[in-house]
Amino acid sequence: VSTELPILHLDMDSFYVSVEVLRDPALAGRPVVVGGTGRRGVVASASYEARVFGVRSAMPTARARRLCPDAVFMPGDHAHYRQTSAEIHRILSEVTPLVEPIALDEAFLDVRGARRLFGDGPEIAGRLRSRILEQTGLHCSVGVAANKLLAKLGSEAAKPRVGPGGVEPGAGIVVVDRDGELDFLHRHPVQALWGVGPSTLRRLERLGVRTVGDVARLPAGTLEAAVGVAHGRHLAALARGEDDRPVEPDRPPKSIGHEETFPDDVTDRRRLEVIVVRLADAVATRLRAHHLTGRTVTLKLRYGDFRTITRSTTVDPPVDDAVAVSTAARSLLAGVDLAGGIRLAGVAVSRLESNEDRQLSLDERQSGWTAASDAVDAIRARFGVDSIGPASVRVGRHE
DNA sequence: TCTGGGGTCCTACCTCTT
DNA sequence: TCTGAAGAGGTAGGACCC
Repeated sequence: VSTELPILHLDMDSFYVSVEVLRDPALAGRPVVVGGTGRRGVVASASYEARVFGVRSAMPTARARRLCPDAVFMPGDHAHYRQTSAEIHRILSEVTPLVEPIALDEAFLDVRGARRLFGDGPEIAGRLRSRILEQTGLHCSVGVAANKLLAKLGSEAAKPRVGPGGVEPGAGIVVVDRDGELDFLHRHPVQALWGVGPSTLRRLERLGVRTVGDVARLPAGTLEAAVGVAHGRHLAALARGEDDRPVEPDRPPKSIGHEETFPDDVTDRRRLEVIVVRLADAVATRLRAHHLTGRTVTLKLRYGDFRTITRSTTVDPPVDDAVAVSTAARSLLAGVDLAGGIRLAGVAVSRLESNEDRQLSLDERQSGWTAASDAVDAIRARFGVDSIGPASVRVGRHE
């Protein structure tokens, strides 16, 4: 094994489903699907037994049901997955503080400083896999490489696969050696590159580009004309195996939001207002939990035909209480046409800043909402999130 | 046969200020 | 006072990620 492979990408295998199987061992070996179980839900995680039938994550649940009617469909329990994820994070932190969580089931590690204690990248990968299995009963795949891109592709390559004969176990760990980097990278389809989604893929396909190797051979001008200068340069670098993004632990959030898709399109303005107040309350609660305030409030609406609009406004002083967030969101709502029906509504707050060291302005001290919000948080901490809420939402419940 | 919910980042365009 | 350039900040939308 050559030197300088300090980046690990660790990815739990069908995380949500595997956690459910741990809770109910009778599910083991069966097709299991975790995701939205309503009419408009999508698959969040599918067991390999379900993937044999063609079920994939992000697929509408309705389609998954047709593909695999005998699967067990579950709504999922995010609070519990978060707990398990925290446990895994603790295990990772024993090796290095340089852990960057990407999602509940995924993280990058920079083990440069841990090698004296724990060995080289591949050794640490093996150690982490067995520690996680021992302590949580869960399997994961790990990629070890010189940078994030290659480590990520490594963990992907290490995963179990669905073949013609059923589920084939994966290698568990794939080490991308410096000598074999470009060989390994260039074999991948372009979609494997960070930043190539459906739209960029279409443009690249028009140029006859199918693999990462094809991107690497493309003249810079051609690529930049097709996808834009900044994006083109970025893709070209990635296709050469160059990725200098550092592993960043503790990245502060840039926005906090809540959104909800309705079982049926909503056309009634009054009903939508009630929903927006409820979303705003949820966002404000999380802002306070993180000791954050925000300067921009954004309302997001998706029409029945999937057209999506956003409307945002700047608020001063920065806000973290339900009244202020919902007042801003409702005034944005007042300015939009609801004809055509709304299938999704969302409220988000961005341009966040910590409120711990902020001086309260005179306005805020006089408003009294700070004290009210504190009281709401205290009541919820004792009696549960549903114990108290905005009056319009609670009235709405009994309609 | 339809398309979740949590986000980040980038770009285009507009308005305001200098 | 008019006009234009340049930069900053705000807003909207799109693409992408898991």
